Amino acid sequence: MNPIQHTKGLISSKITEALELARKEGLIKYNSVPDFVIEVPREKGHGDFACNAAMIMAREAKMAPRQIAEIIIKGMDINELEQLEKVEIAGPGFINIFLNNKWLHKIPFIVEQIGDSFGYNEARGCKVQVEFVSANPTGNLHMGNARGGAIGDTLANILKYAGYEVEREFYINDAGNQIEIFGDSLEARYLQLTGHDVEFPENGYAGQDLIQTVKNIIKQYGDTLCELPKEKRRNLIIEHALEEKVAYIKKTLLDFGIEYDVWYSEKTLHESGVVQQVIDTLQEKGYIYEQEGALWFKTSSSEEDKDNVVMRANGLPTYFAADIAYHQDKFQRGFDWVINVWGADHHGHVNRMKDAIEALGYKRDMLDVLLMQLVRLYRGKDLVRMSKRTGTTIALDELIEELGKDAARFFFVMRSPDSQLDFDLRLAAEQSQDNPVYYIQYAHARICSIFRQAGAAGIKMPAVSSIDTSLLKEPEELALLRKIADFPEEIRVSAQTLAPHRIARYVLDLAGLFHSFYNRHRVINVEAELQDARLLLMKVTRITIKNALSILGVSAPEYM
RNA sequence: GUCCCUGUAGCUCAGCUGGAUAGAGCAACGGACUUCUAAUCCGUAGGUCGGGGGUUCGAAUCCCUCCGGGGACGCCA
Repeated sequence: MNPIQHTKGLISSKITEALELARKEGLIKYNSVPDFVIEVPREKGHGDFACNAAMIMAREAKMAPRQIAEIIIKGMDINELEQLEKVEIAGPGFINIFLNNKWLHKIPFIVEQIGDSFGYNEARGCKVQVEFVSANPTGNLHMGNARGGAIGDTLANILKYAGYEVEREFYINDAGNQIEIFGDSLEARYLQLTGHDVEFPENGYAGQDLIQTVKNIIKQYGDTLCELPKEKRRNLIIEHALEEKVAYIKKTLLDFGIEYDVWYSEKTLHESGVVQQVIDTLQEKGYIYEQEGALWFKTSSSEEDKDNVVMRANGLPTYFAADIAYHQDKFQRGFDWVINVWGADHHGHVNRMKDAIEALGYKRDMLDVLLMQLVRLYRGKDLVRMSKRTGTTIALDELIEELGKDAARFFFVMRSPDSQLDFDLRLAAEQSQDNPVYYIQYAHARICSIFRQAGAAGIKMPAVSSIDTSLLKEPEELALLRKIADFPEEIRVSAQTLAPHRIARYVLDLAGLFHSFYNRHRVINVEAELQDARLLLMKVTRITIKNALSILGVSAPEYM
């Protein structure tokens, strides 16, 4: 149920009908009805909806826009739209449509009836996969992972509400070069901690967390691994460490409110031979050539200016090769749409990835990559380096402990993914009182309090069907209803533009409208029928705030 | 050098699939609690939308160019 889209659709079809009627009567000439827009004007004085059809058609019809608007209005079957108040021509040729409040007064009944499901759009029968975070299991989760987590999970929720069938996936990079380095680092630490004089590899992972991991291994095996053949010892340590790291990632993300449907291992792609197979497939199709001992993938995109290696001269496939196999597998699993949330530093991989899936026979727009700008971490004015090697950065689990899940998630998703996020730890900790998330949660808690007060005073909301919502006439009440009516449309647009921050903004605005209402009007102890109507208004406001917060992964407390 | 993101109020940012008089929060100033939570509300002030061209009936939004900030350009992932 999407009231705004529904109303826009009604108006749009009335205008189209009017135009076709006018052409039949010879009042206007054109080939086809253009793609006009029904939009919500910024200015209240310009009506509830406005249409630009007349201006867009002016050139083709060779008529003044206002004259065309005149014809459209005359031809509109106004009586069929019961909510219609009046239609005006304004400015350069806008058709402004004013509705009476009947449609707004229906909103509470709709919302109350569908409750937790308010916000959902019609099912689309489209399977979409969102892959996000996919952090290397060689270290702790950093702020970039955190932002990716908040954005990816929120986006997945939005898509679900927008009518898609959604799966969340984490790609575990448990193969390749970095695992070799990981192994070298672990082994060196193990030998060092068991009293051997070995050098730590120059490019190894020096993080403290790795030392802890090795200590855990020693707890289990003591120094018995020193006696084993090198290869055996290494594999055992790696296996053990990976298991621990993945468990840590899983737990931390769960604490962050994120639960995946699938954890997908890169290693299995290599072991099952799929990586080799996909290279063979591409070779058969003529996309692969050999040069200097390596196999190269021929790029078809004009935007990609050079080809990329899939098989190194040493016979090992590259990360890119595994990624091609991985994406093929995604589509073979039946996803119609695949979304990856990547850091902006990976933007150079987008086109080659699209080239690859196209070479495999899929459409390049079946893959969308949401690039998010990176997070820079500050303590006051000082930039905190985010390096896994030094291990000095703050990890996601520490952040959650410091700020709480709610504030952290809201903060990471509040801004557009396109904008770089400067995260000042000191400020975030100091400002926790002013954090917008509390403003929203406070609105929810206040509404809950109203119902507690009403309950204590023995006030009960009557059967919803007997409530007269037309008593809600105050500007603050109408503004709230209008905003609530927007919710499903806001979700639809957020999904379409992959813009999770829109929901954060939406619920912030909604909370603001509630606070304005609350300060101006009373719910309890007003005239009985108005009290009922306002109780219902409060109920649906609470439902909408709660649903929006749940999309963001933020809790809706009843007390504060 | 090529490519991506970005530049909007003192600060942090919305708005960018073109629409009418560019918004919010913070900070500043002035107000509002004997009644449902003052973690709130109301008001005032604050702008060459980085500069310059262009397309259009109409540009913060699209195109070109220049300037500033961030990032990517590996047989690393």
